[in-house]
Amino acid sequence: MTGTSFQPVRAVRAYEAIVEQVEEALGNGALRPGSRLPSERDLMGQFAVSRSTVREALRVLESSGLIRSRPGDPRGAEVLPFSAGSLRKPLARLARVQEVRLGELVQFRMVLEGAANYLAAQHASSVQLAAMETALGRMREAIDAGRPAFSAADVAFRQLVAQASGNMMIGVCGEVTRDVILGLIEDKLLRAPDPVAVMRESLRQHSEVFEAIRRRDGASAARLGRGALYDFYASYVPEDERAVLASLAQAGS
Amino acid sequence: MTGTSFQPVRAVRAYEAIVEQVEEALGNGALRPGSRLPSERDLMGQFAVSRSTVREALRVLESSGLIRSRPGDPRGAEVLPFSAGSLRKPLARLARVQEVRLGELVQFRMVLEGAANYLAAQHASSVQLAAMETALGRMREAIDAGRPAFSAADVAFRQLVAQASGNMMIGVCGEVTRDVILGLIEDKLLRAPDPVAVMRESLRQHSEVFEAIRRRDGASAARLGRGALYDFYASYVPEDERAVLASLAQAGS
DNA sequence: CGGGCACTACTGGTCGGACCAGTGCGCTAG
DNA sequence: CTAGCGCACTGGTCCGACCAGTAGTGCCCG
Repeated sequence: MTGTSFQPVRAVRAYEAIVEQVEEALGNGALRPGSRLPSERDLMGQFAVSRSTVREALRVLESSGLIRSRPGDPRGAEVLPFSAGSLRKPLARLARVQEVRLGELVQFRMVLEGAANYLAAQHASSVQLAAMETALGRMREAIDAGRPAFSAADVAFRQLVAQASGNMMIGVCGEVTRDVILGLIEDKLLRAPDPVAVMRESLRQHSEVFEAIRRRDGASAARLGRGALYDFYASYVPEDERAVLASLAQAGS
Repeated sequence: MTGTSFQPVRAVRAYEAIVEQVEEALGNGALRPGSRLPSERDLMGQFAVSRSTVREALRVLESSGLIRSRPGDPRGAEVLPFSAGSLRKPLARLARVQEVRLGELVQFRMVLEGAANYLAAQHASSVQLAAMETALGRMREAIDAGRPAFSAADVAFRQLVAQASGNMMIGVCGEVTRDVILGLIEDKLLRAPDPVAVMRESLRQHSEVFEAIRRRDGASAARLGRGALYDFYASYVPEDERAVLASLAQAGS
């Protein structure tokens, strides 16, 4: 009979068990951001292991962005608030080795941002709409201040939209993907022709998206958002992948 | 003048420098998947540090999914192939944070799976379509074998769709989100009424999705996929969030 | 009495050496 | 030529030590 199915046992190393215990405490709220871990010498007592083992566990937790430890601080390692940065590193690594193609990332972002725009059109409150309008104004002013300033204003607008969508997952994933894409093409971006014209066009498209959101037209907001991304990134995507993105940009979906 | 802008110096710890060197070698191809790292005792010589330091670096690399070391293997730690699985842990952590509500996760998954279905309808090859049909048949057989078997067949079908979509990011994020959602409601899922009826209904909806993909009707495939998720999860979502999901399920978007 | 400063008791970072269970490879015996 | 054994070496863990640095204490001086 196949009744009792045995689980494959994995030899769990001591430091892994510590990592799991801490992650568990962190997941169920027993350990909150801002609180402190005991010192390494305390922990080696609590876990009944050597300091080397405790330290290996702490290094893993630190590399995951869960804690931070500074030498000399008698209060122990600090539990950090969650940050999207922990997603960025592995994603950037995948993209760098071309395990994930640029076209794929752009497509992913079109999906996410389209959805964010759609949801924002449905749920944005009046104060959120007002904030978006202000951000749009900031973008207009930032055109004269050069690309870095404009880019910052652009991010601010997008964050407002993501916030208004009411879905943090979409916002965070989109943000991370954006950073990775920019990292892949930043060199080419620097010698783009006529940056002012690009910024003006970008502003115009953002305005269109905003108008669609304001009149609660989710479908248009989604399509316009995807289209804007396509226009901006298409020239950096290999030609044979472009058609796929173009059809997604105009899709009713 | 603002000419020379100083970079904030971060006191880099020895093990961090090692991690960076290895990541660098891994990024520029000097270290390829399948190759081996020198033994820890060799590395402590090459980097001129103690074994503890080498080991802390290796633990970080291992927790990032870049290498794997087994005790006793004289060939040293193995360099792993890059896998999207390295996104799973941080993404799951993000989803487990308190501020992410169940409704948000379901919504996120509706967006992702809708997009996957849409893209699969556009790009699925004939062999991929055949594979989906086979998987659908497996689901039908699995109904009698109980929920675990059915669930496995269900996952297999979804993976085929994700693969056909040509976008790994969408597939991985959807998969991870699925796991997190199931983790949140698994207790309630166990005492669901009439599981056979639920499985039959699920199978019917999958068939509809498949038919839409086969006739290249992306919009329908997306909508059907979202609808199926809504039907399955709605009862577990707080009532006041349900309307939001319902409107997304039926959206033309 | 208040504020600045040295002191101290810790912290984390690194080192070196030690032991153990386990692995893979080469050598040997059949 | 092969089957099996032994050995050299692996990673996992432990111990004890030293160093530079921090934060809080309490003293001393103004």
